[in-house]
Amino acid sequence: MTEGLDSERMACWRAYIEASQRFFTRLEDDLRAESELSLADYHVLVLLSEAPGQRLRMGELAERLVFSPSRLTYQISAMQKRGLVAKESCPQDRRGSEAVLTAAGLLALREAAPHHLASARQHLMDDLDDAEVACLTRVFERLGRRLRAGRDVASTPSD
Amino acid sequence: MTEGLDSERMACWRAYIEASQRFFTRLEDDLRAESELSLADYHVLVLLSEAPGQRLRMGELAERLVFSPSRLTYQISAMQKRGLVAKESCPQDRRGSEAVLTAAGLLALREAAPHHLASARQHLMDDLDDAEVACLTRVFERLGRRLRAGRDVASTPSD
DNA sequence: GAGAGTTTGTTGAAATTTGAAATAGTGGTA
DNA sequence: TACCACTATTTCAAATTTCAACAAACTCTC
Repeated sequence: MTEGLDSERMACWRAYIEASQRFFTRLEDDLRAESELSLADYHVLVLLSEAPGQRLRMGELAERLVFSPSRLTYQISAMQKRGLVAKESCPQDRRGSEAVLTAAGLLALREAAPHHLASARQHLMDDLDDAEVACLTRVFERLGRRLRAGRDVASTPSD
Repeated sequence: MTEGLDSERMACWRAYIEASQRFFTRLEDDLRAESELSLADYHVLVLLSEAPGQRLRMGELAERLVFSPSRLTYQISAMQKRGLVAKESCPQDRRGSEAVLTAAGLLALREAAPHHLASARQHLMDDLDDAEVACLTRVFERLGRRLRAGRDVASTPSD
């Protein structure tokens, strides 16, 4: 049952949705202005740079980026054309392939990162006090955990 | 100069980005499963339903949705084909046109809203305690204000 | 009231994203 | 081995989004 949200939660909800929308748009614009990378490119590079061997299976990468498989195929092949990543087929499982960070990709990431982080700080992070940081971390880690887990928890007839 | 973020803020930042990405994807999937609407359709309907005369200028609507003008043109013409909105040219300013909510659009919104809000509650809002609601509201209203204002505040050579 | 410069919104081509099928490989099981 | 049911990824067409012109209408100045 449970109609809508109470008015405080409704205001919260709307502020979150709208500001986040604006924020992601702004981050993308800032990043493109300072580098040749889109936000998607950047995220791919970050994930690869942190992965062991600087490589990740396509499926794993798609899952972490919250990309559909076909979107990732396209994304990676575009980055491959620009020399930012390479693609190798996986020896253990020959169905699979992995994206591998190239030297040029790592360089591009290193050049873009300071600008991107500055943008993150300027618009949001520098304004947060410690309590707010703690609160956001708690809320969004909980949300992320829940969503990663509940692959299909849409129709839980739990009452 | 100010290098990256301190490690707590970095964790916060990543949790926010990733969880929000997952969350918006999930909201979209949920909404599509329960209705014939995309999240974009839904937001258009909400904004129109709250506007005086249930109508808005294209530019105003695009600004609030954080859509590019051409994206909105496409979006509205698609909704128009489905009968959810109508388009009229603006009498005061004949360059302009306004999107108007139709009866069918209002009905679609009323049918979809409970499902959508339930989804918002289930994944996020019901988990928040009052302090968290207050914190998120404060943070995201501040962020939204700042971004709405700073149309161009990218290159402030403020040091 | 003509022209210069703006603002509004649309268009068309190119780029990206989705979603359904196709492809290829794995792991049992018989 | 041959078969079957999965799984991982790609491919292809259709839908969507961007980007760079464009047209139309407004504003201001003279």
